[in-house]
Amino acid sequence: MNNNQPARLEDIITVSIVEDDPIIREHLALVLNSSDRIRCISTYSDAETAKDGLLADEPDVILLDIGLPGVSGIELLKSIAVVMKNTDFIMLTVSEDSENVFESICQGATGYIVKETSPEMILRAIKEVKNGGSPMSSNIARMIVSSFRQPSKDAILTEREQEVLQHLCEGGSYSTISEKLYVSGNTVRAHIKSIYKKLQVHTRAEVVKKAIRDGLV
Amino acid sequence: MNNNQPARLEDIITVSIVEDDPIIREHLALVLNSSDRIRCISTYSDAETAKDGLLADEPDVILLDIGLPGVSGIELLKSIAVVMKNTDFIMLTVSEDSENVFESICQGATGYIVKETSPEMILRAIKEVKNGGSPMSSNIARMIVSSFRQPSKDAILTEREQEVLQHLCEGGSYSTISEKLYVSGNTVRAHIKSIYKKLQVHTRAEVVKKAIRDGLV
DNA sequence: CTGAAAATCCCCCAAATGAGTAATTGTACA
DNA sequence: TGTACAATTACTCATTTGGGGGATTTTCAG
Repeated sequence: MNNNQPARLEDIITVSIVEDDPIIREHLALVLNSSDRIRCISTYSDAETAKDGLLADEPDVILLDIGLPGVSGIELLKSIAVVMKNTDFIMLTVSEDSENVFESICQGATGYIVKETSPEMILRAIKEVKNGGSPMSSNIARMIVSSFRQPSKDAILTEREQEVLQHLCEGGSYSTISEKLYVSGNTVRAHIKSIYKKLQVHTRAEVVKKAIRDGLV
Repeated sequence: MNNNQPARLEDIITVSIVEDDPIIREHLALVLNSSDRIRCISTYSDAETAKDGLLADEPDVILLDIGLPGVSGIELLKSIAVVMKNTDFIMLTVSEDSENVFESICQGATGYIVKETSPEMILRAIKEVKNGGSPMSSNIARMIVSSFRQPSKDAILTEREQEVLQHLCEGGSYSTISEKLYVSGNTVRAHIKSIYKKLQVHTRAEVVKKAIRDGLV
């Protein structure tokens, strides 16, 4: 502590860290405790032991490494986020990989910061999270924003296929889609077959899932 | 200009402003031009006249007020965002109203800042946008993040139904699901029928879409 | 103990689906 | 000019799906 005037108890934000790299873990803990508003109450090096600990600790915020060996951070998040209603999760990551960003957010992460983030920013992120914000880099925000829009992805689908895919995700059948696009049902079938082939799926359910997850729609 | 060393032409970010309040509009223009990396090339006070002008100006970035009288900023955005592929849109707003945030983002806005934002932050936002980021306050980011895991309101699926839903979203068929859950295919069918009824859907595609969008999985 | 809800199972049947194969047209590109 | 591919249409055929019933156990709160 580098401060002689500790904050009031109710103002202190308790934080737990789950990070396998001991160097980073200890460094983070030091950074956190350098602020009198924040207190690192526990650290874990793997998801298995972290799970029970975190449920008992009930920290205000959990800094959770995505790339944990064994059970990943996202899986841990998935298993405890639903029950820990009063805890905010900030994911730690090395890269701004879109795959993980969406997965985490869908599972309940609130913030998303890269490990190289400066100490000041990390402290800020924690405060922001408790203040109702979602700290994240401008680039990550853009990924999310982009997902709200249509195309973008490396979908090698043709325009027509895109249209069909759209309707597919709306739950349209061969016949309804063919009516909307003014083509025969057989044509729609052909397009769907092509889409399945390109996206490597075999059913409606799979195609919808993939389309949504990959931001194709 | 308060700088004697202008940046190289290709580095300059051209910006247009659409804002009805003359005070704010002129102030923004001044702020923008205080940076040698940014140049405000045009300003508009209403959506109608702005539309044609912006298409001709082809600015790199457009600062667009949401609350324009008459045709709103969002409507203007809607009508020109699709054609102006090389332009980024930053919405200006007084309040962080969630309604508008989503509407704007869905229509193609990249950034979102409140009008009280400091001059430095506005300049930064513009640079970030051209740098592939999505500048926005932490609070706005949270709104967006939250939308990914919607309040799964009335979806009161039983545990078993949840499991079935999970497999449904993985593209499982009656038979494969029944194998995984060690029950008969008929049971799976019964559960699925129940799920469809509760979620008000009738096909695999719809159920997957709803499950993912509502964060049920 | 009792009743409601959940979970399990079964049957029938029409419609939809996925996969395979094939043909025609038009356009872009080398 | 010929190849490549998108878009269109068509045809089979085995399976899956969705909707309609109804029945039996298990579970759990009151």
